[in-house]
Amino acid sequence: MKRILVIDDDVSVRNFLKRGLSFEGFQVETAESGELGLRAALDRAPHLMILDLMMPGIDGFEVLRRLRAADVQLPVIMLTANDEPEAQMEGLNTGADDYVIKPVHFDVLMARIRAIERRSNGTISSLLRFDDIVLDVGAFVAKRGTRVLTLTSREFRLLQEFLEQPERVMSKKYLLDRVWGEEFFGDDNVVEVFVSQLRQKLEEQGEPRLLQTIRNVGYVLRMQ
Amino acid sequence: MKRILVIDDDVSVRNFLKRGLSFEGFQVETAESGELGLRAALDRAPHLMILDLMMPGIDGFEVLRRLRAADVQLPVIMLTANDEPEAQMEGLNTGADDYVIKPVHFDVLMARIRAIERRSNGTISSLLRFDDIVLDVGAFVAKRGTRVLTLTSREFRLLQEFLEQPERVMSKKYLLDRVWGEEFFGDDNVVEVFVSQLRQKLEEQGEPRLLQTIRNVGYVLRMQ
DNA sequence: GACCTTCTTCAGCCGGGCTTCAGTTTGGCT
DNA sequence: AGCCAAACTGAAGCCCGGCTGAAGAAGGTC
Repeated sequence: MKRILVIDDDVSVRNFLKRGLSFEGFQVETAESGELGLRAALDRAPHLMILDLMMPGIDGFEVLRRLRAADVQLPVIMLTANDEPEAQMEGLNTGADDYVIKPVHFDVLMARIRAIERRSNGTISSLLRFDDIVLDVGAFVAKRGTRVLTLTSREFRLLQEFLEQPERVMSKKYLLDRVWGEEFFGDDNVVEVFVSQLRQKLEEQGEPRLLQTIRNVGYVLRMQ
Repeated sequence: MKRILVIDDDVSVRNFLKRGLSFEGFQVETAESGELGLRAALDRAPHLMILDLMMPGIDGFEVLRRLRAADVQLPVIMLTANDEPEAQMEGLNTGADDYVIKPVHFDVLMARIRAIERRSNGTISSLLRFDDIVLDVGAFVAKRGTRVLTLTSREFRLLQEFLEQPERVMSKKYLLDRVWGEEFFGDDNVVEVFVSQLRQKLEEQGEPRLLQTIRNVGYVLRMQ
């Protein structure tokens, strides 16, 4: 599931976008200032950022500049007021991939998002890779090397979560939220069970361990 | 750059499509009536036409009829209201290459455009193929090997959806949106019923299964 | 009006996979 | 070493997703 970070100081805009984008199947995080947004972007590695231009403190341009300075390549859609046409130019020159004029019409925004999705993916199906693991999310196919892994939907979804953020330690609680959903109230143990199953399917006959346990913290997808 | 002609009497639809298609890199012309659209089509020779069915004066069917009578072969996507399934049939028989159910979701429309682009560039004939299945969308004929399949319009439409994106998992929700239209509020079970019927017609006497179930995810058209 | 076709809903069955549990193993700390 | 909590994992039960035959609903045709 694609994650979108919305940065806007106006709470009504944040809520409007969060509701709409969640409904469209995205996982939405919000930040109410440039500072918090920048931190969230670096911390959570979203797939797409929607960034308000006019904000007190660090404004949209500055967020974008610092982001690109940190060599973060995620696509950015800038929200601009109607009365600054040349501001749009500047936004695009700073490295925004597109812009939408406020007030935001939701279907216009969605069209922009879809366009960016298509462009960044290139092909229709997006491949996730790590080491010799390949996940074709669109086709629901998982491979290790040439071997096709037969995974259940939960197993697949969990592995996808790891592949979307490799080298990143994820707590069981976090994985429960992402893979099982926030309304799930079962035990952490489910995660352990599924990690165990995944390992068995991933690591046949002495292939090196990829899903590592960090005791008291969580799991990481990492080589060696 | 490809040129697209949009014919619709509703100014908001015209603007919506013009904005989105322009952003996607097309050159867009619009016409607000059948008469003007017909003239524009003959005059400007666009690469693709998007044509509203319901218009005062000369309606979509009539535009299409006169266009074909003038031996103009450009691909046409028809915009239809949801409540006229057999109208869709008529549209396709009159020579429309595809149709999109209103209200138009932009990514649905783009998928259709890409499909038409692929078809017209790839081969001369507008046939969809997968393994030994052949679909002639224009002629409304479906075959498996030499056997002609007698499909209802819904079944045909569903199979078309699979053939346009083989190897791609499609959820029931997605298929409902695409084949039944966005404002259909029935149960997922319809999809199951139609998949079941399609299988029975596709897989007589032990032919290998092509429509595969991915539990908790959806269906795929895939060999083996 | 009777018949036919097509689409949708319903209900019962079936089986897979998700979750839980419990017994075992591992790792860290004193 | 010994102890305790965390993590692992095999197994079992059951819930629910998917399948499908059949009935109901809505038109169309003769």
